Formats: sequence, structure tokens, C-alpha cells
Amino acid sequence: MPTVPPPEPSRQGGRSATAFALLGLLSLRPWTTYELARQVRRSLNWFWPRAERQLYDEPKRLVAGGLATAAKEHTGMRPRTVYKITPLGRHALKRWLDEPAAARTSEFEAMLKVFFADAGSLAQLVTTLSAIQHEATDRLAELAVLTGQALAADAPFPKRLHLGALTVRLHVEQEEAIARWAGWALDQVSGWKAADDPGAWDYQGVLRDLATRASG
Amino acid sequence: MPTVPPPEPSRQGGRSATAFALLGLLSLRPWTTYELARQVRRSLNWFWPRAERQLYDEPKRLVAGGLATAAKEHTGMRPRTVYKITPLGRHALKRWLDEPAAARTSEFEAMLKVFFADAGSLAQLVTTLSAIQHEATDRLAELAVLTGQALAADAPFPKRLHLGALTVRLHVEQEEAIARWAGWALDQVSGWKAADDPGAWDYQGVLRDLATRASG
DNA sequence: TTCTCATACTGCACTCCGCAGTATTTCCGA
DNA sequence: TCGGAAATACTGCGGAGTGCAGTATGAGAA
Repeated sequence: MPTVPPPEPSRQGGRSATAFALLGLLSLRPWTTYELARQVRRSLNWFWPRAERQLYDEPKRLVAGGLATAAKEHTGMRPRTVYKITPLGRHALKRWLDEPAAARTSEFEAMLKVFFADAGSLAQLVTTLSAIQHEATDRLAELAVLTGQALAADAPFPKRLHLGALTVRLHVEQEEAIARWAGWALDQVSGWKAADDPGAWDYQGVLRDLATRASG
Repeated sequence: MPTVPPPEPSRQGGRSATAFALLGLLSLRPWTTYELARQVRRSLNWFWPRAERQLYDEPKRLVAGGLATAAKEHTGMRPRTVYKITPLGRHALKRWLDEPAAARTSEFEAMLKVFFADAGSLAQLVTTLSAIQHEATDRLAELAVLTGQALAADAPFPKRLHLGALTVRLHVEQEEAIARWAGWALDQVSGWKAADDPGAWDYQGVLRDLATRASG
């Protein structure tokens, strides 16, 4: 038996997940690029963050592939482009749902600083941990606002709230987990002598606990 | 008075966080690029994933900036490069710890599929949720192995285990949170009529609950 | 009427990635 | 002891994605 060459599935016609993210939004209604950018920032940013710059290029590729159409419109002298999904686009979207998704990845520079904290001072470590905690509580506040808006009577897509409820719940739990962890970590390091000297802190006990939790 | 030009702090001499990730490893001991790549895969991959390709280019930039030195060695005919941190490199690493870290971001394509699940079938949604759950439990198993290895008597950096304990604990809790969420989500959708029709499911109740949790 | 903010983009340089390609060495089993 | 697989040790290329700067017009508020 050969050892695992399952070659990373090479997506739907070679299109990126970003393409399908935008196609997904286009399946709800037509948008201008600017609106698309705002919507990505509001919702998709939580699990598929992309720079605004990208959001001006990607729809052009969708049009080139026949998954969307572009209509040039005007607001006075100012031109704008409105994108609309095609039947081919809807079909591609459905098929994309069947393909295995890429593995989750996250970039967390602050954890890099925690991991290499022994190159600096205990004060630096405490500052980094506090910043992590702040970021998490800020995001929780943002999620609260978002959820409130979604519940308002004039919210944009009432027929899709069930999916919003699923996704938002994950993000709230993630942020809660991070905030809790940061609080715990701050508590633990308060007993350390230095960033490279945990004093009497029982890290072995913590690790043993994690080893069993993770395998159970 | 001008409005907000606090220009994003433009990292330590314009170097990327990836540069400091490798510099952090080099602060522990000298490594060859290949070893560096393996170590990044084993540890940093959890919070700072980078492709192997990148890890062959980045050390060259460190050398160009005087933060590391490169020594050409040989294993028989096969050449290899060993990188070593310089005093300037250690200094830069310390100063990097003082700068605010970039915001956390995560790419989670499967959640994109959950969010746009109403473009497809309920079966597709269930498959996606199961895959998410599997990925989380796989990672928990991986973390258990890693933790076990770290506790072994001949583990590589015994003086740094306290930092490992902090970081691993976050990852375990994150994966647990995702696995729990996926289980809950599978349970909820089992009562749905279709991906675009949640039947009698009380998503409003879920959202109201989240709104208060997130703001509390 | 002036100023600010929102709208609506493009170009450029750079980082980073995936893939393919090219060697050599080491190890393990037949 | 010989052969093949896996580990070691890289480079080149094209494309995705980013951040920043730059260029307009329109709408609303002071």
C-alpha cells in the first residue's frame, strides 16, 4: 500500500476559495465591488479575510470564467461596476460545496511573542498577554453588535439567519476561549521570576493534564 | 490637526514576523535550513504557518541584515548551510517583543462552506460539519503526542517547557472549542428540513443568547 | 461654500505559496 | 551486498495576495 499521495484536490476548475467566497455573496444578490468589499469586511472577514485590493481583481476573474457578469453603471459622472452571478456560477458554487475544504490555518503573531518570551523580560510577556486578552474582548463586543444588528427587524437577509447563528456561535466561543486562556496565563505568569524562569510553577502538571485531555 | 496618520508601526527595520519567528528559533541554537523547516512544522505551524519554500529564502535576508551568519558545510558531497544568530540579531529579537503584534487572523474555508450552505443540500452541510469535527479531533491527537514528547526525559529544550505549556494549552482549548461546536452544530441541523430551511429551529433564541454572552 | 467622508477604482513592489525539478546520502530489507 | 525508498538540501517559476500610494467624483454637514 502506498503512503498517502492524495494530491491536494486542486479546486473546482483551478479557482481559489476567494473566488467562491465572492461567488457565494453574489448568489444572494448583485453587488458593486465597493459593497462587496464592505460585506466581506463585515462578515467573511471572520473566517476568510482578504484585502480590499484583492476584491477588486477577483470578480474580473469570475467574469472571465463565465461565473458572473459585470454591468457598468454610473452615479452622475462616477462609474461603477455591478456584478451578478450566472447560472454557471450557481452550478460551480454547488459543486464547490462537495469538495473537501483546505485545512484551517491561523496567524497569531502575539503567540509567537509568547513562545519566544524568554528572549525578553517578564514585563514584555505580561504586556503581550494583556494585548491578546484585549483583542479577544474587543472582538466579542464587535460580535455582540453584529448579532444585535442581525436581530433587528430591517436586517438584510432574514432567510439566512439560521446560518449566521451557526457561524457566529463558533466565533463567540473561540473568542471566549482565548479571553479565558489569556486570563489564566496572566494569572500563572504572575508567580514567575522572569520570562525564562517560571520559579516554582508546575508546568509539568499543566503538560500532563493537557496530554490526557487532548488524547481523551 | 491631521486625522490618524499613526502609520502601522512598520516593524523593526521593516522585517516580517516570519523573520522574527526564524530569529527566535536561531536564538535557541544554530540550525540548518532543513532542520529549521522541520521545527517550524512541528511547533510554529500552530500559530505561524509558513511554507517550506519561504524558510529557504528568509534566513538569507537575516544574513543580509546582519542578524545571522551562514556557514557552508558538507555531508560528503552534499552541501548544507548552517545559520547562527548574531548579537545584533539577539538585540533585534528583544526589541521586536516590545512592538504591538499584528491582529490575529484565521482562514477557515470549511466555515465559508457552512456560511453558504444554503446554496447546496443538507447532506453537504452535514459532511462539512463532520469534516470540521474530524480535523479538530485529529489535531487534538497530534497535540497529545507533542505534549507527550515534550515531557520525555530526552526532550530538546527542557528549560523552555514553561512557555510550551502556555502555548499548547491555548491550542488544546481552541481545538476543544471547535470540536464541541461542531458536535452542537450537527445536533442542531439534524432537525432542519433543508440547508435553506431550518424548520422549527429557534435560531433567534441562539442569536439572542450570543448577543448577551458576547457583550457580557 | 468649503471640507470631510464615502464611493470607486488602478499601479507597483513586495511577500508568500505550490509545484516541479535536481542532487546526494542514509537506512532497511531481501 | 545490492537496490530502492526515504531523508536531506536546495532553486526557479508563475501566480495569489498584500499594503501603500495615488486619482477621481458625489453627498452631506458646518
